[in-house]
Amino acid sequence: MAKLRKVEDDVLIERLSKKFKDVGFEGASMAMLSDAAGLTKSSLYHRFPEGKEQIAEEVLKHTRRYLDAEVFPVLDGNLPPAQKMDFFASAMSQIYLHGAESCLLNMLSPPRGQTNSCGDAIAATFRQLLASLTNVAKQSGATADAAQVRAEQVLIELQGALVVSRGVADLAIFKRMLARLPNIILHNRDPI
Amino acid sequence: MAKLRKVEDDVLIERLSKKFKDVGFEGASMAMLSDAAGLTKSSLYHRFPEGKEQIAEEVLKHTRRYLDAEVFPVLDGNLPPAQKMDFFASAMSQIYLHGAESCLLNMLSPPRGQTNSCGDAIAATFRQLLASLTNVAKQSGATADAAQVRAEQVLIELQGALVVSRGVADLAIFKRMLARLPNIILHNRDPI
DNA sequence: GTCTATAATATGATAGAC
DNA sequence: GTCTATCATATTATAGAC
Repeated sequence: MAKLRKVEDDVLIERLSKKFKDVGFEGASMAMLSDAAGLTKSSLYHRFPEGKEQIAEEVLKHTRRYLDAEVFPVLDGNLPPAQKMDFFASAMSQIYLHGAESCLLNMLSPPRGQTNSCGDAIAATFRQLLASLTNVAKQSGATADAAQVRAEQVLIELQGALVVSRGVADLAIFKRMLARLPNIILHNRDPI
Repeated sequence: MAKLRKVEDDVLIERLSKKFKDVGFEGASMAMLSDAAGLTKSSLYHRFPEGKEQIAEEVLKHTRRYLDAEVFPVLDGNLPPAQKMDFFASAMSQIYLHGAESCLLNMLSPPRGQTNSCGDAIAATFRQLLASLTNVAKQSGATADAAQVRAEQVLIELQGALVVSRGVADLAIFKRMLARLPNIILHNRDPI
């Protein structure tokens, strides 16, 4: 039988995830991550022998599992588009704590020019989000090209709102973005 | 008379700025910044006695001076709104190298919960951008509330497009965002 | 599985020669 | 103003006791 775990896997991942969201990959040291986890550095290395990069990978996998289990099935399911997008906006508001928490996919992105295992997982998750949102837009009547642009705009506004609302320390900006989010997919008028 | 400078101030700031844009504040060590600058660490400390934070501040000031000299006068000037926004989109495309370079205001943002001298400069610059863009939207016929939302959306889409196009390594996403940018200010329809 | 102790390296920062 | 040399600290990582 396995030895007693002071901190359960899920709790551990949540705590590490929070730290990464706050300070980013480069900003998080093993000492900070240990503190956040409630374990010593050595214990952290025992759970993640390859260190910080492995922690980042596991944290990303955890996020991906959540999306695969709770979000993509709804977007890819049989609900009317409007209900799908209301659910999506609500889920994003929860995930990002109404704009108070940064996006892991952004905070763990490798520097420009570089590429690592996190970069691949991040790209794959962004692409799945784009694909599922594109399908909702098509379901909502958009042409293939328009659907892609609408999906891109949703992801862009989510990420951008997190950056801007952090930059000016104003969560209302994120809230106003969320309000227009469903309509981007459901009824995005083309430029004049 | 002053001693000979191996690297001119403007060139130095440009090089340091590039490094910060690539790897962020936490990701940039004094050693990396020295390498990028083409000077030793000691020389860098001579030019910036307070170290990395001072470098970040100076780099932000340099960006702000550019905006004050080249961008805000146009947005706040007497051109028709459409011309202002065409100029703005073009300027943003240049600044961000068509989506290949991250935003300094984002990459130098302090971690959530923290606040430093950079955070204040970043917030101030974001707010001035919002103010000037809001006025262009008003000039274009928007109500005060609508104008504010349009300005926010422009900043959000700029920042978000940089994040997403980096995440999926696709500059076309930034380009498509730029194409719809002017119209957000000029003719942003309200949600249904 | 967790911990203390420790080693090797990287980093921020300074002193002093040229 | 730039450089080499140096130092204190922080960081990554491992060894070994419990």
